[in-house]
Amino acid sequence: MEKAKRPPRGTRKREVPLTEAGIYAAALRLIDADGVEALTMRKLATALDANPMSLYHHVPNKDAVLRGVARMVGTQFRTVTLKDAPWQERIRLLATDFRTLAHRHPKLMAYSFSHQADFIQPEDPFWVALTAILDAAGVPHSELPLISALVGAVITGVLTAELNGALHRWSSLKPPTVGEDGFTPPDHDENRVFRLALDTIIMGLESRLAADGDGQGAGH
Amino acid sequence: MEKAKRPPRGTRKREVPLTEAGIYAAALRLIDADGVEALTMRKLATALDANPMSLYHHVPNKDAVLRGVARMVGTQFRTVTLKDAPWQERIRLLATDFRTLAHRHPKLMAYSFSHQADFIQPEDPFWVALTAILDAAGVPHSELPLISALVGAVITGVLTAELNGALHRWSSLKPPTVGEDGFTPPDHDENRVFRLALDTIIMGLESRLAADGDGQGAGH
DNA sequence: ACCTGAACACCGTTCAAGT
DNA sequence: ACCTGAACACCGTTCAAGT
Repeated sequence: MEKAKRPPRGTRKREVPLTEAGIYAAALRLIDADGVEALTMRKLATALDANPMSLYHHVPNKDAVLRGVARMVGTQFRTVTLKDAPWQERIRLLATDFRTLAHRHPKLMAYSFSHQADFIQPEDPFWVALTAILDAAGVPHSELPLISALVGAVITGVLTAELNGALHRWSSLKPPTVGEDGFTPPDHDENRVFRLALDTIIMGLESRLAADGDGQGAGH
Repeated sequence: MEKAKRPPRGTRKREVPLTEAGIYAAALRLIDADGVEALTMRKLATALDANPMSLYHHVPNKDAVLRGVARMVGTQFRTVTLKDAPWQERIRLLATDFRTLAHRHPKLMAYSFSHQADFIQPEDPFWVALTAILDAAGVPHSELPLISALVGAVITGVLTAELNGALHRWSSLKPPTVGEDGFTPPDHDENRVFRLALDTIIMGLESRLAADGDGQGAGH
């Protein structure tokens, strides 16, 4: 039987010309649908109704596509700025906004957190907001990069564990014979653990900031 | 020119017979050397001086090899148990022991943290020790899984950021014009950030435990 | 300038056949 | 029971050729 396929490229004009941004956008759609590992230069070309080799005129190779998609998403992140709210609340909002983005593109974000060390750039809204909040919280300038790195690593780390399912597996382990009517409500575990991690790191920072004025600070 | 290669399989007897454990061990060596993405069933067979297809008699497919290697390393982890030290010190020791393991097999661990949600199993020494310590610290039984998940996610998350270089990039950003003689000693950044994250999460847990006796605890 | 077909050097895995 | 060669259906990418 004849396969029903679109006419070979060239007989039908492509709606949009091939561009770098268009390639990234199409790649993101494929990644959202099927995961990073399923992305193929050939499938990507098909999705764009192009010849696989045409992509190489706009993009050097597959790795550049993945980095480009990650950069695109990392740059697009936006968060509202509550200039005069307490820093605890501002950092909570930043983290949940970032988590919302992660839930919108879970496959890409899980990949980026572990494979793209430069996924979050210093000029990105996320990083700018994070350092501004910690600065306003009273973190000494000399420790700002260190503390920002710490908070950033915790947020992306917990998100990674949530996105790949480890957080759910761990938090639902061994519901250890509670009281008498062992009724452990499922609750929305992931939400709880994320909030819990956030609250705990915030409390830790509060303790650290309360013990201020000592010479070396975070040093040891 | 003739390529100098070993005689074709069969003319020379293989030193060790092919076994599942042997396959995992060889795969780990290749991963340590060249990374997970460079591991190939064909290269693995060559390293074992076997025909590529022979592997499939001991292992169902490549994914099973990766899971097997991860399980092997996860199970082999050992830590000393300081039964009567304060929980803060015990958790610090556990984390640094785990970090040592991560440094021994960085490529595999970075991969496992993000791709193998079941890398750390409930029976694994790491998880057993972690829950035991938090239990001894006074975490209520009802919250033990949640808190353990949180601490586990933070530790693996910060390690991931360290292994892929994000931690280093972030913590060495914008050394913000300190004092007058802007002498920011390089220090060993990674060590500092890891210790800092650990200390901060510990302080957060201390705060949480100090505010005990309230009805719902972490849930709020 | 942009596109393309053919080709190269790889993959993981199936399968029928060997011992 | 264990191994193997040939083959299949893919990959990413190069390159010479087309418009």
